[in-house]
Amino acid sequence: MIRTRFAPSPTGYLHVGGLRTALYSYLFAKKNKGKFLLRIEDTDRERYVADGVANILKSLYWACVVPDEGVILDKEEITQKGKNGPYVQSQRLDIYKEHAEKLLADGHAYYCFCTPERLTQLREQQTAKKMPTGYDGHCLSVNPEEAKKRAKSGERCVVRLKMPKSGETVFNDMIRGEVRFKNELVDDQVLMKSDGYPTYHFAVVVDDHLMEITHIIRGEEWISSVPKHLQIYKYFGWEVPEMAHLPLLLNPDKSKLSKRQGDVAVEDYMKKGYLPEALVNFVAFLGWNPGTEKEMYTLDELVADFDFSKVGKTGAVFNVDKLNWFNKQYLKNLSNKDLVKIATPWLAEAGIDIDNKIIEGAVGLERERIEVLSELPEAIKFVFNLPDYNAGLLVWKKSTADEVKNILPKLAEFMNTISVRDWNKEKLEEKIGEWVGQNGYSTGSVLWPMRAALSGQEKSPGPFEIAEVLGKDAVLERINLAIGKLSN
RNA sequence: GGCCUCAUCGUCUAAUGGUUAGGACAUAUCCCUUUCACGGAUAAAAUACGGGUUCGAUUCCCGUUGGGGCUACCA
Repeated sequence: MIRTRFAPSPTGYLHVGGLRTALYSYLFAKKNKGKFLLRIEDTDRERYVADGVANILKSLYWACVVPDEGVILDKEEITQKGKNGPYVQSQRLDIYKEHAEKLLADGHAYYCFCTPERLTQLREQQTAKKMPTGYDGHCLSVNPEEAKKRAKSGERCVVRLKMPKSGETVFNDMIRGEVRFKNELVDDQVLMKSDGYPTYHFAVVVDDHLMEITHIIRGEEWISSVPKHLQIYKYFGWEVPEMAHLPLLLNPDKSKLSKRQGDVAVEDYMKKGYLPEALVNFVAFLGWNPGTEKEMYTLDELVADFDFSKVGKTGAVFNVDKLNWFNKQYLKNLSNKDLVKIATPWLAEAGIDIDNKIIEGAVGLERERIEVLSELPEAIKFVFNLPDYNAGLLVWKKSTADEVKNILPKLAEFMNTISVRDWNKEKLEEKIGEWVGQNGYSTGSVLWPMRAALSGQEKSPGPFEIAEVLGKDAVLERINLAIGKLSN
């Protein structure tokens, strides 16, 4: 049974790159009828953010990358326990300690009493000499029994991995193929910090093994620490999971996607009014594609078609234009009712009454004109409050003020004869079209002022659509207002 | 600096020895049209460079260049 996991560190928010990693892990597990688990890697107490976990979970739920049953999550609480849970590293300290002691007893790890100052100095010296940096094995010479005593007595120390100084570590990455490292260049990694917490490198191995993870899917930034991890697996005699290191997401200038150059947090996109389906679809295609020309994908369709053999090796620029396009596609497919529902937070915040009887019609007018939901309130404002405008707006570029003055009152008169029963955009278009023809007017000379009078804007939806949404009374009122403006 | 890694239009990518190198986003033009948006059409736009291997290289090998990652008691 395939088991994958997503293991975020609660340092504040879910990065879009993290979303993609979680998504691929989820897709792969789902596709193979396996399990997708979540683990919280909160071993860095200095960077710990109080509601970091809740934030990340919120983003994951929003994106619908929901965990399977048997996972540690229940709503936004970490309550359930999976195999060898809980999957929160700060709650597993005894487990790491126990495993570190085993390594120590077997001579595969050693206590290190070096001060941070000494380590910094060492690194500086190595850098100055243009030597590879790394621990010099200074504490390797301390007698293990004595070291144990010193550690027990409370002397400040860490536990280091005893890395072989010869040979090679070779492994097969699902995306990159064979990768090999010379052992001599691999550092004696700190396994247990002096505060009693494990480092990432130690915890990840212990936990992945205990959680029976079969496939490790994570970002490329981890690939160079794989040899350390493999050595730990070897010392414990554990089976090594398959690994897939995903290419990074990049800024437009090809550097690693950073906050400096745009939004990187999933919640940023949430707040701007991107639909989760759009973000997921877009992010899934950053580094993967089905090999066909289909590019609109639901989560279920992604599950069906996802395959690591089609995941690329190159970093992908996070291209917001393309994301906007995806968002528009999904926006277009929403019913007016659903659009009101999901846009409610933005509408309410802008003071728009979502219970207004024409709200659905109003959002329908702008649905194909906006890219993100946060643009919606501004876009539909004219429906509820006619903006102030100059009479000049009513004159079509190919027409004249006199012509408008002549036509508009007649149009109002004619529209007044149209019954409320026929007040829909199709009938209005038909009837007004006939009227325009009969009177020998040009279409633009009638429709432009009509639209301008109804919207008060240079750019807007078409006049018949607006008229339908507004209703007969409001339409006549707005046209009469325009006539008033012209006579001044 | 060392180690690892990557390289097709501006961007996301398809094509794993034989294609006029395909699609999408973005851009431009045109059509539709009262404006905007939608929709439709068209255009411009790529195999980083240099060597091999081969009848033939985007594709395989080597090198160069360039990018990225790692090089913490952070993940």
